[in-house]
Amino acid sequence: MHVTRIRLPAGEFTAHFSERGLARLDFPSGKQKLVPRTEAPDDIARWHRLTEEALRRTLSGKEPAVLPPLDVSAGTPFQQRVWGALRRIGVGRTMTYGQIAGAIGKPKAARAVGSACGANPIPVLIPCHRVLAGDGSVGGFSAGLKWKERLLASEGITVAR
DNA sequence: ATTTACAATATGA
DNA sequence: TCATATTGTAAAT
Repeated sequence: MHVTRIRLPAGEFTAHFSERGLARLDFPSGKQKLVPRTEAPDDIARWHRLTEEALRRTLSGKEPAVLPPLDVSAGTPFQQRVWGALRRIGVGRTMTYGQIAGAIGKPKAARAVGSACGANPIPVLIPCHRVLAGDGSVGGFSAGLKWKERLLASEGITVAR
């Protein structure tokens, strides 16, 4: 598993790559993590560039032209279905937890969808921030509500009080 | 092996 | 408005 840093105006993200693709993305944490300096195979160097570009575009409210391969193999089947549904939400659009539940054929599993969103290893590129509670309020966010609001604002979405 | 806690929501009192 | 059943996972007991 290779770990690289991605410097952006918004801060320094940390990307984890498996041999299958991008497996995890961490928000800037304030403290610098030690990253073992290792030789990166060509595949990883390319994925790193794709990830950075996709992040830049998404953080500025644009559709990412290309995404690196995402390795979601660590997730349960249920989680993978939720994450798949999330990726179908367009830039600047939102859905509710209940709608996601319905979209994957389990209309009563809204709460479980919330759990799956929290377990999402690749925030931003898998847009867990575009999911709101049914009454229009924000819900929650594992990396902090501040980030969720910021991401939504960059896409022109205003949240109900 | 059970119980509990979550980033929900529809329903009935 | 409040209590409860439902649902998938992980973590605690």
